[in-house]
Amino acid sequence: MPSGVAPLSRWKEQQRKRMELGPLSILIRKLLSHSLLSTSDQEAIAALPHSIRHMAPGEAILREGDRAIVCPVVLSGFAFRQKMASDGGRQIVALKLPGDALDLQSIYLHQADHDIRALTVAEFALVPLPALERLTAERPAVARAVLTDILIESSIGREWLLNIGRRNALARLAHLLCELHDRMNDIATEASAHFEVPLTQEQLADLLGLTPVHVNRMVRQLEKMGAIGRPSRSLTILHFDSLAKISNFSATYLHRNNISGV
Amino acid sequence: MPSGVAPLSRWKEQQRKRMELGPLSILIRKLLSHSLLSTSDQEAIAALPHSIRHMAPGEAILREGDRAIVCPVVLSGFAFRQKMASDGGRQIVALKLPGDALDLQSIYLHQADHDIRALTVAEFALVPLPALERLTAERPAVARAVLTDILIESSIGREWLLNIGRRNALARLAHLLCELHDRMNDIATEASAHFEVPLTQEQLADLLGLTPVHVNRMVRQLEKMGAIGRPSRSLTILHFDSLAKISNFSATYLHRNNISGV
DNA sequence: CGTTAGCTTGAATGCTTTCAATTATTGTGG
DNA sequence: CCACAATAATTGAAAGCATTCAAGCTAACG
Repeated sequence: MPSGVAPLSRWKEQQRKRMELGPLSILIRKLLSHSLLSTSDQEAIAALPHSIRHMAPGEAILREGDRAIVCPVVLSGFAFRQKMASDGGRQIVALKLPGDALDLQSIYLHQADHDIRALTVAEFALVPLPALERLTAERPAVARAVLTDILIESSIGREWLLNIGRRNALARLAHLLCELHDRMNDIATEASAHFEVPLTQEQLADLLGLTPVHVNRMVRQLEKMGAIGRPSRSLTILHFDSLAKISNFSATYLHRNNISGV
Repeated sequence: MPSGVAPLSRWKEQQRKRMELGPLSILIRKLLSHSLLSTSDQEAIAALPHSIRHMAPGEAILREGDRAIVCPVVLSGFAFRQKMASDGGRQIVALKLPGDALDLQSIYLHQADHDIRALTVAEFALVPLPALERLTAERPAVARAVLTDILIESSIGREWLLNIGRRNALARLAHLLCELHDRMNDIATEASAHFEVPLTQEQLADLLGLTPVHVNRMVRQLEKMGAIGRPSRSLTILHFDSLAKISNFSATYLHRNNISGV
């Protein structure tokens, strides 16, 4: 597995820019990972009005049935979308990492069909939707980048359908960890040999369509194989290749490096 | 269950318009079900250049890895998106009915991450992507309608994740049939007491993350309960309410009548 | 230092799959 | 128009993966 981490010099450069551009720089960075944006476009995004909000694990930023008036952008921590079954069963239908925008769905759809919640302690930038609408209306490249982002989330959703529908529990878990590895790698601010996954086994279960008990057994199994480590209560990805082999992981659905062919 | 079918007079009016506007009128009708479009916008859509293509069941209109140069619109018959697991297992990740556009993903993502195929004998209008891009660039309302369409497909995908991840086989099947009932109802050209579902049990299995054998057992069960009928080899939805009760179906995720609040 | 949330484990149950074989329907060619 | 081939549906029995239930354990937090 290639590390994909930028050389130190490039990283310093990025850091400098991030400082200049403020909190939303992380969103810009994410958009740049799959779309082209001029300096002026980037500055316009950075200049979007926004407020900062801190949230505790499990806290809802948007509830099913609500109509959003802001677009939340994850600055730090993880967030997720969830849907509830009538019997109380929960399904997590998307996972959002720092830099991810929780889309502008609400501009177009009047009722949220799911909850959005903080997974860990998390920090969000809340961008008023009208400001975002104006920006995308004025700047086609930004509109394109945002749409690309939405389409990539859809693509990930399709892969999750395949994962839950067709893979057994061990491969399912391994596949999710591979995806997280790559997505965390993309936003890592420093080179790191392995990544910590801040999900409880119950959350993993709700994500994978399994029970916590069975997730535990699969986690143990991956641990025995040396693919993952478990410092205290946490879970770290140690050996991507093993996980990729178990789940036949292929990252094409993440559409990274989408820029090349524009 | 409300029939949702338009009164005859309104239907005749629609028929007339459809005649005037040509093959793409069905797409316009679909977009109008969730978005507002001026007469001029509608005419512009109808005037999109396109060619007609007929396809046999199972035939691919786009393959994983391909880059599309046209946006296919379903005119008649059903189509679907599928992904393959490495072990040969297939997962159908979306179902497309007449009037559905198979999105403009390819404008923004360079590589298709899944196959698009005809489910039944089907007819497509192929709209060149550049023409579509031009239209959405010039007409914000059209762009909005198309984006809304994409977001609704995403919403359906999330519901499918919940369906496959958290419901048992019987509820899963019942839920799918409810969704199909509503979606077919929306595009029905004439009032009809029940709808025919043109899916084989194998296709249902690939859709629901089950095996054909088990789908058969669930189908049998729904039949015994009187919820569905099976004229010859086909499957018809007889009693929506039973199916809705079994699966606790709620149609909000389909975002019909989205217009009201724009 | 106790409380609590999260993790772990075993045993029994059960839903779904797998395997294997048969029947029904559709379509095709003679 | 009938026979045959091919596709789809059906059924039973056995096996297996995952769930459920129940209890005990461990790390983190106040």
